[in-house]
Amino acid sequence: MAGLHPPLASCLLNSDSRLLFQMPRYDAARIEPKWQAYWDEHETFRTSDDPASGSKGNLYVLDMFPYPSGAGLHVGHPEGYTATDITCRYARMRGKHVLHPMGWDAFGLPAEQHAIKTGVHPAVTTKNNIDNFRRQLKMLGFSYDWSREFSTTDPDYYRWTQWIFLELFDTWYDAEFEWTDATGGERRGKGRPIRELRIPKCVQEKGDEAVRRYQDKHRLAYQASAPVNWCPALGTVLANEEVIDGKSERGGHPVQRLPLRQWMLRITAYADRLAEELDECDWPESVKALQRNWIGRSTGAEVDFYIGPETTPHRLHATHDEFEGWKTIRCASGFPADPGDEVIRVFTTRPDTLYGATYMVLAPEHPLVDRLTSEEQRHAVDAYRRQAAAKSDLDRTDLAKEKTGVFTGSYAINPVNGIRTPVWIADYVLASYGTGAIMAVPAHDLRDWEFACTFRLPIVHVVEPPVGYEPSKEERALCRDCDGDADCPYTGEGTAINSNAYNGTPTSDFKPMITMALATAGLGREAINYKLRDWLFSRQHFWGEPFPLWHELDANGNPTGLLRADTSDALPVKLPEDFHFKPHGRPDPPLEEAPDSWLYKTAEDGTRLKRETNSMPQWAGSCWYYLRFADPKNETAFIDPAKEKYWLPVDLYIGGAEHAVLHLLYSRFWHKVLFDRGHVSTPEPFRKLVNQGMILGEPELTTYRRESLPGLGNSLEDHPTDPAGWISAKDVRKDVDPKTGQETFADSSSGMGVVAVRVMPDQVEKSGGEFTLKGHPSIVVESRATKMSKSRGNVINPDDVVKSYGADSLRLYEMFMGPLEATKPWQMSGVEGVYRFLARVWRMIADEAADDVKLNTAVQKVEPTDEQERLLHRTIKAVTQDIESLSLNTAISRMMEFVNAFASSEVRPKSVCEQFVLVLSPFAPHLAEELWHLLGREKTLAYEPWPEFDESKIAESTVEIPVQVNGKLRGRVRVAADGNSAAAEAAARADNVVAAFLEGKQVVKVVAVPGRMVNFVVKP
RNA sequence: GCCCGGGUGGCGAAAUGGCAGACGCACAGGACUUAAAAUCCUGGGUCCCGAACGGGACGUGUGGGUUCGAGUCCCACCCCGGGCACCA
Repeated sequence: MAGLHPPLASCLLNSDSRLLFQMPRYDAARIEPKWQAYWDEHETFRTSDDPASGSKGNLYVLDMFPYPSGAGLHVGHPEGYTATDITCRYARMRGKHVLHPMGWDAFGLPAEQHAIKTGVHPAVTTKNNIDNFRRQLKMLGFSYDWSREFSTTDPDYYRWTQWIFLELFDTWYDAEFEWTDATGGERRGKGRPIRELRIPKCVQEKGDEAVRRYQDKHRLAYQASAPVNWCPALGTVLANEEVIDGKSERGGHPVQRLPLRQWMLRITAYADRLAEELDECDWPESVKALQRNWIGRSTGAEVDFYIGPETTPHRLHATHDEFEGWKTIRCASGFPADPGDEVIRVFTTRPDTLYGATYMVLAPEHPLVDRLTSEEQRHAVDAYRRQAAAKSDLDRTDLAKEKTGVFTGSYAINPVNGIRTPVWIADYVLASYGTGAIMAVPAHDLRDWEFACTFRLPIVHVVEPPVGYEPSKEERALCRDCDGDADCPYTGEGTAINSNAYNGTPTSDFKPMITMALATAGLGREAINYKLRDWLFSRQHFWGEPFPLWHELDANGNPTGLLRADTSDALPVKLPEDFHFKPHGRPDPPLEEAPDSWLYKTAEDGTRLKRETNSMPQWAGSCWYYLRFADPKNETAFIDPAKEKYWLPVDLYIGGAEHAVLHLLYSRFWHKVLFDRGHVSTPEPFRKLVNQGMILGEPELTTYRRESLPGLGNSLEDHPTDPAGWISAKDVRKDVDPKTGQETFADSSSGMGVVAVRVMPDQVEKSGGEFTLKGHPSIVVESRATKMSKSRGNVINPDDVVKSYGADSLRLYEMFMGPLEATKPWQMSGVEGVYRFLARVWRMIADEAADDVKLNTAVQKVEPTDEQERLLHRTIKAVTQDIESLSLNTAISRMMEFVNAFASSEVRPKSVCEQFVLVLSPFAPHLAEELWHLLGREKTLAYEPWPEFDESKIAESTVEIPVQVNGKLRGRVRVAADGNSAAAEAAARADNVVAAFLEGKQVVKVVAVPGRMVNFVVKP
């Protein structure tokens, strides 16, 4: 961290007291608070609900709002915020009606954990953190409409979060429903009110309670038992994304998996739309790919393998007659939605390989396992299931190399050929995907192949690879020796063999043919599966939105399983006041200990009710905040429909790539439900999305030293010339200690431990593309920038940067570092560079030598020269185009070029200065306002019209173009800008050097692009 | 393993298929100064020839290709970063 910035340092250190108050210097500390106060006082950036007259359309530009952590703003935050701020300030000057709000995503675990540790209520911590974040954002001069600010923890806000939850609770997904949406599109599939759910007669007959339970099973919000990540050390339950490698993300404590009653949201009902409608979004392809990948749609077929009726005593397989009888029934009844208990239903993407199914595998948790287990196998199966249950998902995947499993002792019958197929259980089949059961085709699936080889199960090839096919790396790796021949699995498409009547059919034809045949026979049907699972929507936390739901209790005070929703006038359901929650050491929610007055009530009909005590996850509040900003104070609706129509969707949304999947997928899901229910008018919430890249810490040079050497300090200075202990970074093996999560280093040849040593730049030299230790060319030094983190001590605090250089410098530097989307390392010397640029701008217009702040005498009311005008218009053009494409780094370069050229003018026309100040203003608004004022303007420049460029003033009469001979640059000639290619060729031939290269050669061809270049193609 | 990004001076980077390295940092030299800071000016991809003016060869991770011409397009590979990872 650099200390005070040099000019300030010199002011303070200089004994000349006059300099302490030297106003004329570029003094960010004086200018910035002044203009921030001005904008606040005049509400300069307040967005009215109605556009000003003459408005050129509206623009909604949104930052991903922050979680106000106790650590305050990170330099990563202002990166995206500056980019959006520049966009907004520019748009306002172009006459747009701009919505640019900010708020706080303030529910969440840290404040709760802080409360457990210190006893300070999360609401207090949250308020303090928000105050600090707001102070820091205002300090950076962002043009937010602060009148729209809110926090997800405000009851006025979460009232509507609860309201939207009740909409989800009140909605079921009708996949067949055909309708015309608000945009006029024809659609199939819609989220509909639960009262429109058709109740089957058999349910209706069982009475009111049965109907309610039937409805509950179909809602988008439903209850299920799901394993939670219980962390005893934190005394809390964690979300999946808060668990990394089986440990808590915060603190690294071990996590256990326990089943608990949970709220789920049926996001899978929208999986197809979430995947398909990405096409409409102007988003980075990488983010779309990430989401599609996450949704993981695969098409295939569900197929039933017959196991026969349950019998006592247990039989190992059904008889042939039973199988034939079952087929006859199925032929008549068709394929049932519910498989029943006479079949194992499997999902496969390769129904064409049915003839190659040599065994089946059930997930250990599959409900049919018990029934299919024979007496002889009972012991082994039970042991395996116990073992599998104890393993976390991670342990399961960790053991990927070794396939494990147990035979149940029973067989199922393959519907296409009537062959008895052994049924195994194995943990490589997941209960939560597909039907939790597979048909194994070892010849054409690598996992099945490995399993079959391990347990010596038969392998039947049913797909012939195309002629000349070479097995892939993985396929080759699994090859086995088969009577002297190599036998490999094959996972690609080809031609059917060993498949009865289908022999010779290409895979791509086979799949639909057999799917159709199975469907006709009632034995299978086309099916689609997703990797995406339903969204676990409850948390066992205090600091989150309460659910607006009640559980009915029976006479003994036990829940009956029936629910009642709060009515919307009962919202918000606030957290209990004066409740000092403490961890009670159980995985169930802290609100279980809330006062009875909060927890219980009696309904008008006399039913005892108990509140739902789970709370919503942090995602809930961030799922719809972009809607509320358009109408933040509305007390009768979450948003006014007219305002929704006017502002939505968000035109530009900028935030970190860490939200590429979850936040963006969850908000799209909610938006689509609201769309189906008629509350919003577009199917997608965010039109254009940009991810700002991560800002890394300053690059560090590292070398390695044997740790066993005694007496050496951890610094190169201690033994700068001692070659004995140094290890080239190339010879160092890095591992992560599984217990501590710490990185460990070892000499890869000896295996001995080594330690990392920080090296200074002057101790390093470059040789052959690598950094090496000075004087030890064999010792390679690593240079890398790493993520900023407290533990590395390389975190840059925006407060410090602003104190030393000012907000305008911080803003400018963050934009100047490189492309917005790129990951890039912080370098404090770069801040210094942009600071110097701003100081040059100041001196270009202000008089530094004077005693008071006044205009530089070079700034005069005169007409600009042609050259000055060309410079100005070129700059306006470049900056304008760069802002529109968010190439903010090059926009700044262009302004630097302008200043480098213009500041050397003895006379600087005032009009040019004014235009330049306006161009600079979105980037460095404080300095620009100050100079604008100095140039004699009274009001803010925030709504001054953006300078227009005039193409005719940019054009030059002559241009210099390169001349090549055989593609190699041999000279440059100056030609008329509008000249033709013949003139360019003639000028090129006249050049001495070029002529020398053409001398005695035969010119085969001349390529002349007017105004660009000339190339002579010659032969000797 | 699969899916995305990305490899250009000492560093951050720039370049609609047409002068590689704009702009900035760091560095070196100079001016100003009693001195320093600040500021201003100058220089620079590498190697070679040359006292100098100047000129040549090579140069955007590696190897091929397309093209009059490739950092940019195509093929193969290597390395770095991110995401997913037994999803049938």
